[in-house]
Amino acid sequence: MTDRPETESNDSQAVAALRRRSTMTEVAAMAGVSLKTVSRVVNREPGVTPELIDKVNFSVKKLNYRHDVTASSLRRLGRKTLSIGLVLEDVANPFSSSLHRAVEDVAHSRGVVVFAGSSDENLDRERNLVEVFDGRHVDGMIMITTGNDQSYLREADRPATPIVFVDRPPQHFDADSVVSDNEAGSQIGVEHLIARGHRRIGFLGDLGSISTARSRYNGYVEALGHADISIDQRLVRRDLCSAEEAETAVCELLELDSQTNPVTAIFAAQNLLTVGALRVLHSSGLQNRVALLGFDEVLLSDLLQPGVSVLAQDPTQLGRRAAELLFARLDGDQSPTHSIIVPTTLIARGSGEIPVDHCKR
Amino acid sequence: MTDRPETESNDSQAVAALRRRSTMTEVAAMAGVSLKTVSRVVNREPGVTPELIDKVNFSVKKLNYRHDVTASSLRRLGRKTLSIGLVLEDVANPFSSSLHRAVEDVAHSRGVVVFAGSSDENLDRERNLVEVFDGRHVDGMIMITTGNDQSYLREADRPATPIVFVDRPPQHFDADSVVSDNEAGSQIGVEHLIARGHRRIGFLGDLGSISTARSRYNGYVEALGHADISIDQRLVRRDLCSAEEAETAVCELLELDSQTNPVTAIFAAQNLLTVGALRVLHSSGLQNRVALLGFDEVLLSDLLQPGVSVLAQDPTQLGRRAAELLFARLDGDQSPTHSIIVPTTLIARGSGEIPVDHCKR
DNA sequence: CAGCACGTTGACAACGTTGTCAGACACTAC
DNA sequence: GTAGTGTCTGACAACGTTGTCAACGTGCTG
Repeated sequence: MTDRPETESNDSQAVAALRRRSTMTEVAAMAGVSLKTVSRVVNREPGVTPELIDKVNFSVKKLNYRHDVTASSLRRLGRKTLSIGLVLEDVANPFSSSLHRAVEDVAHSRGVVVFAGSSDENLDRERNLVEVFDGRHVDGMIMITTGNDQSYLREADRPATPIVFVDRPPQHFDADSVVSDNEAGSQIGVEHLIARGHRRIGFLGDLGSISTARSRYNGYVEALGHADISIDQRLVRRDLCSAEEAETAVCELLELDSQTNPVTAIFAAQNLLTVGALRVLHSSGLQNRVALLGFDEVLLSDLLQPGVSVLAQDPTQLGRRAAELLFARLDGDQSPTHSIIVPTTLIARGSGEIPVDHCKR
Repeated sequence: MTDRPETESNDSQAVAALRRRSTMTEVAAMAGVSLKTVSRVVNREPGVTPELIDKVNFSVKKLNYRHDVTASSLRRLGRKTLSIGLVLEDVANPFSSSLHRAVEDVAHSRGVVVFAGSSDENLDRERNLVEVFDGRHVDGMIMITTGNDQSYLREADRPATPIVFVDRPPQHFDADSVVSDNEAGSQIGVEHLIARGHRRIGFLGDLGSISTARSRYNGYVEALGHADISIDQRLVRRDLCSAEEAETAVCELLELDSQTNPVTAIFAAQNLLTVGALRVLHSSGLQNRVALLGFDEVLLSDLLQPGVSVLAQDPTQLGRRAAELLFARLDGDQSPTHSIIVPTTLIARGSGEIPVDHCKR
């Protein structure tokens, strides 16, 4: 980057390359004080004469001095780096990215930066991200964890970085968590369908290794149980990883006993699965003949005909609360582990309110 | 965090707190070699006896030594921190977050971590993010810039960190960029509408300060010009910042000369504006009476009735190319500035293909 | 067998900052 | 006038690592 070709602006980059950023030592020399005094002024430590503060600040401006957080955190007590790590399932997933934004906002207000990474529901990637973040001395981490055993976080080699779990609670590891009201939400959703007369309700679920997927299934089971509807395992499709897999599953569900005792409603326990179900229902013209209720919001779902009823989660709330918990720990809060549950909201838009007697096909 | 209450697992966190991470010095002591030799082994520098390498590696494992990237980069020549900064408009925006993911993938494959931040189209926030990233010695930055003057990046106090601009080219600042084919894409889109007989085509545009918004407007003007359609400024609604503002604008457009010479098509030059237009058209039942073409993809747009025709951008491609350019610079590429243009794709789904004679209302 | 080159190792300073502590100085109290 | 107290300042080591260079041992050449 040192000497690019000779256009005017490239030239200016070359100059920039030669330009070393100035250090406290240089500021000290210019202000005629010691290095330590500059440090004190820069860190706003008390007990420096106003006159010296002015001198130092003048030199700081003159030399365009920038504080070096990296070097500073090396010696600083407690090694605070003013950075946190965020392990998401996928930074591009709307749920994850809304949560990310909420975390960013809280962190930003405290001058803390956020490293974000995608685990892709892959435990190795998750562990790798944790290692990378540890290696950079993040002050804490917030994670949407994969798999069902977080005890590896307790390994001997890990620093004592606090971790807050969000969306999914940790297992075999004690730490703060902020999760949606998965089981109760699902139960309410399925009861909503039952109240419209549905008794043949298909279930679409994410990977069984994900605890939220299990909770949502439990809610489904619970609701059916309360209504004395026995569970037909043929209606239960779990371990679906993508919209495509959901499409196939829905096609199969719709075939099932279609003459005698067809499926009249579908509960999709994750947003991608809802999308898959929507595609099949719309392409086969059944969108007004089969009820559909989704867990988690789906973009534009209000514009579809019928609108898509969902149990909306609140990713912003989840992220904000998680970040607040983490910063409380960083500020020294030593109270017992918190488990915060954020309620879900049933949003009726039409698809979940189709009564069973509209379902003749 | 040092001594939490006395449940079993809290205890283990307490132990973790006492546990200092081991250093090279400790590894050296245990292996009976010098600090420098450990450094050589850890960094895979050549010229260490296999026997010593084994000894060191053994101690590294035994003590669970973790390399400290922060301290390492302090002394290391060139100060590489293996981190890059990413300035987005909003990490939660689908376009930004897809781009983010693509950058992450390239960075991850090189062992580099990504700081991401949201500027909210606010120049102060953007400058603040740049400052923060600079203060952490990121090796480089990728940014979706706000405003129309990036010359501040050339200021005397900035280090020579390479920057790659994505989505929007820089102004008054020479640097690599990767942008969509905004003007040509828009022109193709508007011509697509003209080919269906439309001559009264409304334009919805983002903030005029955003260069892509201007380019897309230019494409609109160009297409109308080629078809000898004069521009009616009443049909042009720019500086719209949200779906809500777009809704208002569309309502007004639909009122315009509605008896004599109504608007028959709308070109929405940004995804949120497309969403706003969709809401109005669907709620007023005009979705099959007014053609609509959007710039940038909108989720689930294929399921709507009619499907939403768009000029799709490729945020993954944009992010990937930008990251590759940045890493090439970091690897020492000193060739002149690159300006990469990524093509857009017209996806016809129905809304953009409504012919003008279906537009009686 | 001296002289040299080479390959390997370690002592030490350095990166930019903060923690510790002692010194300088002014002031008060006896 | 001396001791004691307090405030402000700076010298120095330290954080965990890498760059530099000198020292060492070995094997080869003349």
